[in-house]
Amino acid sequence: MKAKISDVAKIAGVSPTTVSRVLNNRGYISNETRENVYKAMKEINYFPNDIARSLFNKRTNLIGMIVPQTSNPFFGELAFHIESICASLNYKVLLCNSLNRIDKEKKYVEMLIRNQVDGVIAVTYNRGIFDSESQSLPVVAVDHYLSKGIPTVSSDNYSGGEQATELLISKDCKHIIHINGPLKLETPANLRRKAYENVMKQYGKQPITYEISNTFDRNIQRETISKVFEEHPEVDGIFASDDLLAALVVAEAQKRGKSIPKDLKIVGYDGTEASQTLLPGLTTIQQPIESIAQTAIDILLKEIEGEFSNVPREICLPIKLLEGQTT
Amino acid sequence: MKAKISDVAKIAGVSPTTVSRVLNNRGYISNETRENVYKAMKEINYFPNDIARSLFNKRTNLIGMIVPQTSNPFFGELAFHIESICASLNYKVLLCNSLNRIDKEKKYVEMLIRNQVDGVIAVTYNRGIFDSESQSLPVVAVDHYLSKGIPTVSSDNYSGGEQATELLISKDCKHIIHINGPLKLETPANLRRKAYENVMKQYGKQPITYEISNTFDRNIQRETISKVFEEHPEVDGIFASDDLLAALVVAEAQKRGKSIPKDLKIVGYDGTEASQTLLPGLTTIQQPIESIAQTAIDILLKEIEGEFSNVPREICLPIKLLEGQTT
DNA sequence: CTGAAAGCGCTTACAG
DNA sequence: CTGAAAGCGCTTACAG
Repeated sequence: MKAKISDVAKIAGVSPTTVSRVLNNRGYISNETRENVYKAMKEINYFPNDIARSLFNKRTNLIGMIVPQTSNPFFGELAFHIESICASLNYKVLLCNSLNRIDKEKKYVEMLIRNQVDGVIAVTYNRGIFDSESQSLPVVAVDHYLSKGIPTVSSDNYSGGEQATELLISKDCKHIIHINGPLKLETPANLRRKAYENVMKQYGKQPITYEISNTFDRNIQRETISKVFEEHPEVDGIFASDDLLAALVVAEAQKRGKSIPKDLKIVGYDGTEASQTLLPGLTTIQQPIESIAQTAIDILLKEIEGEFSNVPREICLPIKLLEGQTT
Repeated sequence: MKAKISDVAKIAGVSPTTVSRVLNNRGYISNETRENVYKAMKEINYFPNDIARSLFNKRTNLIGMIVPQTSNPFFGELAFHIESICASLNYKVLLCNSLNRIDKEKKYVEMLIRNQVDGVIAVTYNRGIFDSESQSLPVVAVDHYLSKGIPTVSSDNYSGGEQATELLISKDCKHIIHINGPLKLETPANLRRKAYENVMKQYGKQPITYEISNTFDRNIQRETISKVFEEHPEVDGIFASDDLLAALVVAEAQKRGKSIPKDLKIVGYDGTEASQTLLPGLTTIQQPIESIAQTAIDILLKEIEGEFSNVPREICLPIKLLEGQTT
């Protein structure tokens, strides 16, 4: 039913080989033949079967993209840029929403391997999802260090943490608290925390970090934030490790009758389009999401082309402080 | 280098046929053989090549998903649900960000056809991107009517528009203006507008709709909103056709010293997780995004299974008014 | 219960 | 400049 190369060949009065050569612009072909073939393809609405091509070429031009969830504006924006850039380079993207769950991630990796993806871009905390069976699979980690063999692209989280904390200090906050996600590993969010703690110490202040174990349950996040205010009524500055968290802090502060920025100053992290549109007043550290996407793809393509030696192990892109009305 | 079925066969001391049968649980196989085969697969880390399988089966378990852009929280959330549900049903999702551009959409459709996707879920205004060559391709449209042959899933945009407008009227707004995206076609956003206009007339009021031609350029949107205030200083109620637009209205109103909700009441549309977190005070019409995703997939799978007759042509899911502090 | 053969739609040496 | 043959990794009748 679907037209195939042999159908085209029959109509054009040539062999499948010739049709294939026209398709791939390979070898010498008389103009007449070429035109006949094109005409035949038009006539029966022929489109090459990329599955069959991939099987032969051992190249799918498919990239797997593992993110926690695209409904989070940061990942949604990252996914948008990654896919757009890939499309412009003739790569296709298989989307995988892992919710940061290691079981899902492992299944996704296996799925991607079975589908012969040329490479994977992964945003995950979890180590060990790329192991023995995926040794030869080109991988780039975004925002998280995974293992020695896997290049990492992230923004300058340490500097971001520094700038956020220093801003609060320069605005005369006396009691600055940091709220962060799960702090298990040497993730970038952890660098933000380290920077916060170092700067605080540098200024002779006691760092206080609250950890939110579950990134996906808003209620748990709200409870933790509420606890911050209960346990530290003196708090007058909060550095939240992402904008959504910062928004929850804003909401809780308002509920408690705190005036922002007078009583409480808040700095977020990420600076996505969505958060800058929906909460434009938020002071935040903006990540260069498009550059992260571009860089991750550049590196992945190098890996795919086998240029291991030229692949940098770690790339750190500059962030930008966006001052709004919450500081 | 990658293990293939014949490698497994050699190690297990059986034929490729037998390995395939073990893999697919097809036909009778002695337990001993089965275990030998499994052992061999483990030993050389064998994973079936789904590309080769697809070629034979003429079934890829691939779904194409065309959305304007996942950085927009509505589409990011929709993409998340669609992909998650697909994954649970053993379908994979090729992500396509079209920016609503018909040229990109046509290219994506061709790409999806070449990649032999089993079906497509599309969110697009543009008619005619599925034409002759894609006749037999199962498609579901989300949020936009595309053509007679293509089932459409959307939420009850008319009711949403009604409820939004009626709320503003019930809160005593005298001069209610509607701001909408491009109004070219019978898109759902257009139903929101129609509902607004009908309700206004019903109450003996003059409907005024501003159209924003470009959905992606925040500055154009800001300019239009600014014009609304310039041209209608009396405005005391605004129904914006999505939450991001509503957020821009909030910002502009604040800039102009209008107090919300006292001087101006605002209702948005979508009610995504992101907008409800970042701008929790916004009154909005919430779309049942997960149900939309689930329903679209249900219908698509029916189409794929060839159950054309059982496929409803149009499904309309209930929306929900979320009252916040902007009304 | 198991295997040899043919074929899914394509491409690339090889030969002419 | 063009075609017949073999093969990418798999699966399924068919035969035993």
